[in-house]
Amino acid sequence: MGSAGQRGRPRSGEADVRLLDAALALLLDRGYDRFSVDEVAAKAGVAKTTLYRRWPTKDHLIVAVVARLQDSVPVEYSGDVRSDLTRYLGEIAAGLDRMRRAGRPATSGETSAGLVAEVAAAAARHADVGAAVQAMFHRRNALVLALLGQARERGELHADVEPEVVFDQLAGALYYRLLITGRPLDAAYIDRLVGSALRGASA
Amino acid sequence: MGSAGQRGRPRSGEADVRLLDAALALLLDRGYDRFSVDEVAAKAGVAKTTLYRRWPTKDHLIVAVVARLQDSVPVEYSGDVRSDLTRYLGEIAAGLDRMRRAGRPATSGETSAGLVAEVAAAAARHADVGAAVQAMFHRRNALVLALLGQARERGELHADVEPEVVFDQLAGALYYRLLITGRPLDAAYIDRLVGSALRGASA
DNA sequence: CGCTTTACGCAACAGGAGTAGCGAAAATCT
DNA sequence: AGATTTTCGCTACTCCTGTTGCGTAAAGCG
Repeated sequence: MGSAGQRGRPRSGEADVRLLDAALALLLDRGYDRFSVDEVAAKAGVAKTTLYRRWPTKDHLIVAVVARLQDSVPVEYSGDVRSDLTRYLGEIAAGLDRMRRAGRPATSGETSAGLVAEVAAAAARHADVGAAVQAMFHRRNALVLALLGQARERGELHADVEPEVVFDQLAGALYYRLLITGRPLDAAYIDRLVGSALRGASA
Repeated sequence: MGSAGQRGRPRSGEADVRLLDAALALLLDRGYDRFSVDEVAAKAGVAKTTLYRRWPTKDHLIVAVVARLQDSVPVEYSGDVRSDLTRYLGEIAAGLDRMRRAGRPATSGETSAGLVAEVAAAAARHADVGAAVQAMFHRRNALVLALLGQARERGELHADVEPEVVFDQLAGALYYRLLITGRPLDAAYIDRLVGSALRGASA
């Protein structure tokens, strides 16, 4: 009766959720580095080989967990580009802070950005993970790109503005600041950033 | 006769260079993933413990190698902000491409950005590496920040331009594009990026 | 019902990161 | 010279990632 089923024994859907749940839980209180694949399998009550059949690498597993966290990010339009951008970048920054706290167990509020950097590294290491990460960011950012395009057609932005480039500037500045310079990503900075991108530097 | 020497047997300076040289060589033709600390020590003809006394982690070693590559990047002023920025960002992009080729051995011209992502991840994993990476980027970018400040004082840029924010936008866009979206970092993109940052998005 | 295919659990393994313990070497201090 | 301190080389070890092989379970196919 199987509609278009494959041949052999089907994958245990329960194993999938138990593994992802266990992985998320361990990630949250161990942090990335003390996160062990063996332990995930043990905590999920599943053989390690079963885990590796689904995610061939620790990197793949981590990205899958993060991707599940990233789903469902609502964006609302208010009509004013500046306030829309400010709010959206604020949400990104808050999400980064959530991941920051996930990346480092508890005490070391220091360096920041653990998970974001690990995801970027995983994307660089495996082509398929890279594609998944690209898709994840693409989904997440599509609405903002559309927002920029609409504002341009409304005449609120220059006619020759390229939404993609403007968005690279904004998001890039956030990640650069988070990963490289390590300076704070607070509301004041986001205001300055949006202001700078909208106004332009030239006199 | 030792002027202000420490107490015991001094570190072998020769070991330092032989290790760094071996590490660089292996990094260049193995790529980051197939890069093994054991192998570095073997190729340098040095005990593994001697290596770990200098760099307590593979991450530390990698960053030390990359930092040595990054030294001595000359920047020239022409007086015109646009062309100066374009040239400097072009140099960054070229450097990234060098690291890209270093990160991946040869055939897989695909995903890109290996080393950059690894360095960012290493910075996030260890506080001391993070400080070193920050310092490395700070040194590297100081001249450009000064350039922006001078252009502002010349009146070529808005009086309330914040060089730090503008630079975040420019550099951040490059790294974001390299690490996340994976789209090409060619001269045409750099022109569009500089143009967008200088002009501003608002109509 | 038997055959085939795929997933599962288990156990053993290869390889790399990082650590620990030991004797010997190279420096300084008294 | 002798004592002290630190490095060096070596070996052995632990922990983790990822793989392999095998017997068994769960599905579809004839």
